[in-house]
Formats: sequence, structure tokens, C-alpha cells
Amino acid sequence: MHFEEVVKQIKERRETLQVTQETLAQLSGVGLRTLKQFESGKGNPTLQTLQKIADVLGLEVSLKLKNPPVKR
Amino acid sequence: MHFEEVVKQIKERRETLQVTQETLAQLSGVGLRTLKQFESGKGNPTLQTLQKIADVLGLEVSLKLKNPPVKR
DNA sequence: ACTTAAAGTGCATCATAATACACTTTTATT
DNA sequence: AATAAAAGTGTATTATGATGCACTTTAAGT
Repeated sequence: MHFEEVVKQIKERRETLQVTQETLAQLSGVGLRTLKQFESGKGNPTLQTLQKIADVLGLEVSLKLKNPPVKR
Repeated sequence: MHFEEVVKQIKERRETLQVTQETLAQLSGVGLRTLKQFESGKGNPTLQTLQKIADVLGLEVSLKLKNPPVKR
């Protein structure tokens, strides 16, 4: 996932859950400004910040293999 | 994945590929000090830094649903 | 045990993430 | 179109991530 995709997924998830940025900020403990900046594509969150946000949305950061070998 | 798990997975992947921190630093464009700090559990990398490192190791950052519903 | 490469640490600097506050813009809703 | 709520932006401050350099510690190999 590229950066923009991460942003997009978070934003979509938040909207699916019908949570406002303000509520998400409160629930995650991340500053509202930080969240706004992140969702609007600016900023470059730290792993901890991303995890805090993801957690509240029921998501988790993970590392997956790129180009997993095709099954035969 | 918790923070420590992310660190562990990166470190293990690097070792599997038999790449030194120095080489990984060069290939990823991340400073050696930054990489050392990250792998030794200190530090809190930005998403960009994590992505740079993961990329070179053939990994990618992704967001997955927690507690996916059990299949019935 | 010696040697050497790799990994880890202390310290200092620069860049920037995190944050708050105030304000503007956008998007719904009536 | 008026209103209200949510989202986005400018500016400033504080905290800390990214980095290099020099040094120490650890691990591997002979």
C-alpha cells in the first residue's frame, strides 16, 4: 500500500463507521489537527499515531509480502 | 500488529535476506542511525520511513481488519 | 583467545510531526 | 438560499524523528 492508499482506507473506514474526525481524535487520543492533516493527505504520521487511529477503527497495521508467489 | 511485532518482522525479514543494516540503509535511503534505532526497539518511525524500509525487503505496509468475523 | 564485521549507543543538529487556536471552506439538510 | 456541522487551512510552539560521527558492545569465524 502506498501512502495515499493508507490514507484513503482510513478515511473510508471512518466514514463507514460514521465517525467524525473530532470523535475519532478523541477516541484515539490523537490531536484533531494531526488527524485532519493526515486525512487530507498532508503530513507523514508516525507509526504510533497511525496505530492509534487504526485501532479505534478496528484496523491494524501489518506488513505483508509483496508479490506473493502465485499458487500452482 | 503491535509496534514490537512490526520491528520484529522487519528485522527477521532482513536477516532472512542476509542483508546488513548498513546495506539496507543504503538501499532504502534511510539513515543507518534511524534504522538501528528502529530495529533496536527505540524510535517511532514515520510511515514514510517504514515504507522505505519495508519496500526494499519486499514487504508492504497494509491495514487489515481486526477480529475478522469467523467463517461459518 | 583474536580478529573482524555487524549491531547498538551517546551526543548534537536539523527537519518536521504533533498539537492548539482561530478562521475559512465545503457539504448536507431544511 | 440559509443554517449548521464537518472538514480543511494558516500560523506558532513544543516534542521528537532523522541523521551523522565517533565510540562500545556483541556475535561470528578462524
